[in-house]
Amino acid sequence: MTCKFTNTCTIFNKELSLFDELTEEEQKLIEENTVTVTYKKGETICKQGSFSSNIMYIKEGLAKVYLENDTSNLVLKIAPKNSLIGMPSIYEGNNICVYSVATYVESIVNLIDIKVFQQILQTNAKFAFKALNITNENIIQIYGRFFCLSNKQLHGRVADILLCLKDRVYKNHSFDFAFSRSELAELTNMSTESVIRVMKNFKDDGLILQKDKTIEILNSDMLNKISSFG
Amino acid sequence: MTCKFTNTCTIFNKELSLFDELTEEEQKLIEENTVTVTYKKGETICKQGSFSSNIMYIKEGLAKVYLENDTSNLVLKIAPKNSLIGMPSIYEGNNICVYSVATYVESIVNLIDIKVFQQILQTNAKFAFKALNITNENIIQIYGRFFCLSNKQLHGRVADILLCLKDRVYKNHSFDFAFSRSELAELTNMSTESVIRVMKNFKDDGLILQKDKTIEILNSDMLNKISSFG
DNA sequence: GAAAAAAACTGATCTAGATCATAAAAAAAA
DNA sequence: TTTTTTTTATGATCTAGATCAGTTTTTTTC
Repeated sequence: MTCKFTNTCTIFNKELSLFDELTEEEQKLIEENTVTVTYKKGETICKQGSFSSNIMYIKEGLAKVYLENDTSNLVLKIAPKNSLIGMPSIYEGNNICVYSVATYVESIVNLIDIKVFQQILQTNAKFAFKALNITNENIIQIYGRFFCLSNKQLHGRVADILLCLKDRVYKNHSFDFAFSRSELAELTNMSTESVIRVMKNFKDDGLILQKDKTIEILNSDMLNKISSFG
Repeated sequence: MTCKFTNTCTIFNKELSLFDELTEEEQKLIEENTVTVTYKKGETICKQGSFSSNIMYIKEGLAKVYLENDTSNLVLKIAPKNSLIGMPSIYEGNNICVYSVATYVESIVNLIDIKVFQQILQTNAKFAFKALNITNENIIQIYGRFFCLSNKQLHGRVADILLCLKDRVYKNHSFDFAFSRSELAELTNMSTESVIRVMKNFKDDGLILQKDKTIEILNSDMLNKISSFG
């Protein structure tokens, strides 16, 4: 099957111009109610079900946004630097985190007080409109990921994520791979063994090259074909 | 597996108070730029990839919101009356429908000019905030559906949709069933044959009763268990 | 450095659910 | 009413991918 518009990758590379809409006063208010925290690799920034007190802005690093239950996780998206996370928690009557967020690598995160953020949303229409725009783009990305994860087969899903990392996260055909095979499995919603097998296939077919923790994408065209074929 | 907060059903029964935030003037502007259209069963209200010119409000009836490609559809949500559809198309630089919408039954739909809608979003902060709230609730519902469709097994998924129809669409333990087995299959992301088998099981086990097109839910408790067990 | 633990790998087996094929029942058309 | 088409039903087969079990390699710890 072909996924014309869609991809398991949910990263949309656009400058985050949301905060440009703020007045000087509002900007100051936000600044006064923001703290910057450095998280180590694997740390939880936000736990599903806990009180949601911040909007999170990934200044540096890489994180995953995911749903959990007793037995398994579903990664909704990976969040590279410049991502804004936590907006979906903002709706009437809600004050808890709707998902968990954890870092893949050491990350610097701005934590913005959610009350202040909400207050500005309610008074600055341009800001609220931009926020709605961002949320809408986000929803579409999730739709695409949903579609692909429920339609594509294993090889397509792994090809997808490799291209995503190359094109949108690291923006280089060779990159320092932050994911273990089991993290990759979680990300593609497949078993670790299957990830290993598919990656092995890709290596044997000369599509990728792995040296220690560095992965090089040798044949994007073929990966693209595999991704879009399913 | 248990889906504590989540469900394949994406209907959130809350009064749509979005338009209460409008000034009289704005309300008039919306009214002047709204047309009401009646769609027959199975008609397409909005086609993925076409120009998105309206926000759709389901006044009466039942519709599905779905992604399509050459081979298969993914139903994102079912939209009963009082649903507002089409917001995700609103983001910078976009003017096409991100999904398709089609009716399950004859439906009356208000088509609101998207330009006017956007214009008000950009000037009325309360309105934009409410719209963001609605979008956020919607995104969470989709997350839940995503999680459940990728985790629950067949019986759980069918139990889910039956409870959803009972509790949130028809609000009655007995209702006139608008779905064929193959529509149900599309809705639960499974094959028609599997739906038939599962429905047969439920009938044989006395959980439901089907007489012509009317379905009666006889044992909600058990269906709930099946739904949450997976 | 050696020992322990974690991650990567590989083959064998298993299974949920799709697909296929064919029949029966129901609905629509003539 | 009869014929045609659509929907429902049911058993047989097939398969993608998970699970299991074991080995090798890499990383971490001591």
